Amino acid sequence: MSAIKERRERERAQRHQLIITAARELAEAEGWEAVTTRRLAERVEYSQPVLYSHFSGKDAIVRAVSIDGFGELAAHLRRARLADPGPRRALHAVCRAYLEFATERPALYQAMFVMPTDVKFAHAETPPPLRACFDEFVSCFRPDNARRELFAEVIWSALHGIAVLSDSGRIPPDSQGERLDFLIARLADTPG
Amino acid sequence: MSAIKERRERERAQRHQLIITAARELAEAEGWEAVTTRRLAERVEYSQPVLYSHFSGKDAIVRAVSIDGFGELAAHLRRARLADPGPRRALHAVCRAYLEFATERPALYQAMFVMPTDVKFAHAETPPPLRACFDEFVSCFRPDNARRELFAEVIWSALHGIAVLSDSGRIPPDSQGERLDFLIARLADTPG
DNA sequence: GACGACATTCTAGCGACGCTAGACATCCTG
DNA sequence: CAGGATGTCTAGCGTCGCTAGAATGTCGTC
Repeated sequence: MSAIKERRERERAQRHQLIITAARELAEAEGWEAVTTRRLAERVEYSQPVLYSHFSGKDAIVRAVSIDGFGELAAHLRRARLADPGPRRALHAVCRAYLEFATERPALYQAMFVMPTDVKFAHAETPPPLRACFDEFVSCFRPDNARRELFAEVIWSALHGIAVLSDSGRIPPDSQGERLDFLIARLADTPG
Repeated sequence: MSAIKERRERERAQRHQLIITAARELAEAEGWEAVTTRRLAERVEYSQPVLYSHFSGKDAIVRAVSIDGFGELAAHLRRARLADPGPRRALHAVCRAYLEFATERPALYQAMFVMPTDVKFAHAETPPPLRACFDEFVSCFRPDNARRELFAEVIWSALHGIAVLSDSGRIPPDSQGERLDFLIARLADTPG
């Protein structure tokens, strides 16, 4: 009786995640404009209305994908930071990892940082993985740096600008390394 | 005979511009998602197919709006740069003017720098107004600075990141001034 | 095992989108 | 004034996100 319900709920949760990963794979393979509710439904082998029993609409699916992405990005940044100790080197590593993430998963990155969203950033209801991403940048600055949050915001913004302008072909994708080196050299908090 | 043709062409050019400004006004009033070919046609008081006799499609209309925008932005930046002489102050003024433009005309800014485009940036076929925008940043650095183009790219990217993240609510819109000050302090080429 | 009650899933369709074919009107030319 | 080019419009195609209501399947109770 209750075991059956449990199985049902388990299956439902699996299907929930299936939809999210299918959306993400489709987006990464053909871009978000190819992610239509029809194609997505076909891909998960259910009809369209099933999607709406899991998510309030297409936006909610994108949002779910993006939150998955925040978790992965946070882990990716953290790994980079811990692998390269020392404040200056850590910052460089984290920034490089960030751009790497953006260029290797452009569709996921778009869902997270470009597409319209109502996810709250820098707010009490901010999803923890998102906060964790930001904190990786903050942690690259000295704890006694009173403006490290501001520094992190600016660094993050600059990286985002670089990522998004090169992804849309507005700045040439080569010399990405040069741009990053210059940015770090100027923005790290350990002068010299 | 030819006078008639001239009048026709004149009227046609007027209507061409009318479409562009109508699209822009509609976008600035209600966002680009409200700019549909039907609403745009209604607004210019012609039927939909007329739009397609002027532009190859909706993308081309957005592109035309964005090119108008590049001209305005170039003039805006130039004015700021010339009003505030001295390399360091000029850079500050240009950057402030850039962010001002982005926040005051968010829809226009989106057409220029966010929406998918096939306008060539940093290329032989780059529209002159666009090149002029970029040159305003370059001109803020000393001519003997061999890497001033790189500097300009990075500064522009950083500003773009700030503009777009604050427009989409991903960083709080206040303390925009602080962020800018910090950025300039670190990225200007006259150290100290 | 048969049967209502309930939940789940699907078929079919709504209104709006970008875009276009073909009918219609209008104007210049001979 | 006729005929052809030019310009404009009506109507419609295929697709989109989304949903109402039918159909299907599953469950606890007799």
